[in-house]
Amino acid sequence: MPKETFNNLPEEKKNFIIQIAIDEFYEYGFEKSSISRIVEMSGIAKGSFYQYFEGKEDLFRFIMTMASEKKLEYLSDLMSNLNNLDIFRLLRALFLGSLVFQKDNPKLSGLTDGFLKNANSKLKEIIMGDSIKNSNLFLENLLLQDIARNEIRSDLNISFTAHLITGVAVSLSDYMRDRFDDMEKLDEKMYEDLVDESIKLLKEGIEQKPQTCNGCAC
Amino acid sequence: MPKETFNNLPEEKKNFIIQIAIDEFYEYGFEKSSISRIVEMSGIAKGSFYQYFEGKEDLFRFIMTMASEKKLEYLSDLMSNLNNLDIFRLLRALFLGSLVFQKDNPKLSGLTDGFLKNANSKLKEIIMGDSIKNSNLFLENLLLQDIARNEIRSDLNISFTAHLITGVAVSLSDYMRDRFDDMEKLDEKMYEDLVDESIKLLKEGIEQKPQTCNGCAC
Amino acid sequence: MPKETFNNLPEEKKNFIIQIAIDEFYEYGFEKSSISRIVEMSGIAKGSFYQYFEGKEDLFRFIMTMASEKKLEYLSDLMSNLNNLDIFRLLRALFLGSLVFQKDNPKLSGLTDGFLKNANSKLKEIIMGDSIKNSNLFLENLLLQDIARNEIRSDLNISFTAHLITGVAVSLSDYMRDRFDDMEKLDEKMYEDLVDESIKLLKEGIEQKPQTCNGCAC
Amino acid sequence: MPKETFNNLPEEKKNFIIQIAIDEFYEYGFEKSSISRIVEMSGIAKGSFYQYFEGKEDLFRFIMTMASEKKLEYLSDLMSNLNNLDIFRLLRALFLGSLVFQKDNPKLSGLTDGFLKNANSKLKEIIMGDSIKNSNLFLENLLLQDIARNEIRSDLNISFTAHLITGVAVSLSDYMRDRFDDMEKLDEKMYEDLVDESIKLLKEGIEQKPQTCNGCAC
DNA sequence: AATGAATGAGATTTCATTCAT
DNA sequence: CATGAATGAAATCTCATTCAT
Repeated sequence: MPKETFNNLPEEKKNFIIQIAIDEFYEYGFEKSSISRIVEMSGIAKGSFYQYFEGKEDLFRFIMTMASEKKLEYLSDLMSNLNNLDIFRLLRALFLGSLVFQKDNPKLSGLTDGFLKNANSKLKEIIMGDSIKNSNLFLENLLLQDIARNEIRSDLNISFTAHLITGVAVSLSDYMRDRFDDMEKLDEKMYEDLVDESIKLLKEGIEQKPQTCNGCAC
Repeated sequence: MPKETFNNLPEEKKNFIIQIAIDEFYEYGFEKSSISRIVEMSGIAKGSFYQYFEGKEDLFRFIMTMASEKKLEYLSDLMSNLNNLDIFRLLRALFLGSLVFQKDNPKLSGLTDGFLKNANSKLKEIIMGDSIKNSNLFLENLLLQDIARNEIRSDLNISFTAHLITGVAVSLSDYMRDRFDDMEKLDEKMYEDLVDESIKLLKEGIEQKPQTCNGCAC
Repeated sequence: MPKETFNNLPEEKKNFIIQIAIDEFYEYGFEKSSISRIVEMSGIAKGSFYQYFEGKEDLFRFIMTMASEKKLEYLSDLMSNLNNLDIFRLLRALFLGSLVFQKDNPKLSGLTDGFLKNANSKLKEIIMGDSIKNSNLFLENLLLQDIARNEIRSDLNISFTAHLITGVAVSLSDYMRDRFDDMEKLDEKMYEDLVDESIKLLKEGIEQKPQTCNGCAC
Repeated sequence: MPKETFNNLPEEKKNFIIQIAIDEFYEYGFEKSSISRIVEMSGIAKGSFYQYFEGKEDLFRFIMTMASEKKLEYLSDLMSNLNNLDIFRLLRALFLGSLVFQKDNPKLSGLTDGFLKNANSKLKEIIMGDSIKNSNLFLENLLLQDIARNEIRSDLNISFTAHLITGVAVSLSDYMRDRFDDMEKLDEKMYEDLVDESIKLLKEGIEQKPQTCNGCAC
């Protein structure tokens, strides 16, 4: 984590450095990104950088943690209003929140998503620690609760289903990122539609169901 | 792509070099993997390497292409027998085939998956070229065909649904990789179950459907 | 030499800083020792350090000078009582005094000895100035005086012999330091024996002398 | 130790690099000496240096080992002719040999001596390993043998006396180095005298012995 | 075709010292 | 007087690539 010296910096300068770092990591990934470039772009001295951070990894860890926290903040605000919703409404809110976050913080969002998906990164475990496990646990608990409520199928493999739901969420983010370089152009309607589509897939699947006896007398 | 000199090598030597390269890329990722290490492990001279390949990127592109082709081979053998199946049976066969491929080529499979998921890589577009688009096009065509056959919902956003299906497939692979370091230990029953679960999710969703009028007279 | 500001500090703080500096120089030597570490351990600000001392070299010179003075103090107390002793008794007292000093100030003593022995150090001359020359002059005068008294051989190369005596003294210190990490454990008997052995070597050499005519009438 | 690549270099180039390195280490000591300076002076590329050596420590270790071996060669040539001499004649030959070596290799000699005397160097043990212990063992065995032959005093503390003898040898070297910047100017007579003086000190001490009954009848 | 030494730009990091507050 | 952020030169080391043999 950054040293005290970094926290003591004027907010403006701090944010500037952070933004430069996000850009660098987003552009080049962790390995290829360069502290030299970061300090040059930031207009700070190399020595100063090392008075702010332990090193490259420290900076990266900080950026990733900050991203997670920022996202969590986004989502937990949402979720505070959403107790006792069924899982589909909850997921809808979470997916929507994620996309809003993504729209507001496109590089940061891309950075964390990309990092999380990079299966080979030795750093993943070190840096993200238990946050992934926790996220999966959260989903698993939701699933269990809704099974108890008889709202979802009881024959589900819980851990696997949680994993698939995460996969769908990530796919949704990817799709947005791929389609729209400039997220500004997106109107809310468009991504609400995609979220609804994702939720519907999770809820009902894509099969054309046989006509259920509607309007009959049974 | 490799130079003529590489193709002229004895098959055995070629395969040895390829295997070393796969190991290296799997272990370290593209950026951190080292040509020096590869030539040392391979027992070939540095100069020789540059007579076989243009450079690191060329080697990587070659490995990735080879992986795609190998996987496609696997799958197209399957698919030649599967005309006119509905999309769920087809996907089931494809998913199953993918897992078998993954079991037989764990590093190669992990390598391609990981690379595909790394959204920020400048190399992705250059190296994978149209193969992703093609894969999506294939799925989209399947979806269109089954909508026509009235087998799946007609209100789907085709391109997005194709994207989500790919996401589910990737999640399935991930889940297997995470759970089972040594894929050898997996018996077919286990991954058949997971495949079926994935297909069921795609088909029916996870919702507990209301009792359809069973045994009634309608 | 330290600036006025350092002298104005409370004695306690001064001694604390000095102790930290001795530890640092003893542990890492001059080149590798770090002002950053010293100020951190001392709990003073970097800027303060540079208000106390000109820089690293100034601090080092100060510590070394202080060490010499402290040692000289030790020894001159001894020597005030030792006028008109022959050189061997005098050296015995000096060697013994040095070892006591070494026992009481192990790091300080190791620091000065080590520094003096480091022949290549550009700093040696600058920092120790004439103190080595003076020490040699003192010995040379002793030798001259005892030659006059007919107590030692008259065929000695004075300056070289003085140098060798210093060498023996240093060897004695080394031997103690090497053998006994924790000087506390040494009882006085042990180092008195070593001192006597050193003095005897200087006095008589190590040769087995032929029996001198004892009890005969010549 | 240097890599194969260094050994494969033309002898001339190898020696040139070695000489540059000796100069650098002699001038600046291990810590302050700079690989950058060495490669610049040598006219080789930085990368080349790291293809020849593992790093700075590797180079230093190599130089020190080489120095020891070279000196040992010098001395063992001498010693092959000196079996069964008493310890004083043997030491005389060794001291004389060391000075000749020192005259022919002033920097190399100064480098090893200085390094050996630097008590604080963490590297000392790592780099010189058992060679110091072995040298002391050699002396101790000589002493034991000559005690058995009744040629030296039997009341000596063997290990301490060996240590003192080494100290005298080192003092001798120092004295030469200090006095004569340009060792070329030394004629053999001068250092033979100093060696003899050192040996005499070890043998007889510096005391003026009482007249032994000469020519009397006892 | 094979070899492997040579290259040098670029990476991260350290640290004594300065200086504005 | 105290503070500690700013500085930037210099350090060690890496590595893909070239090229003469």
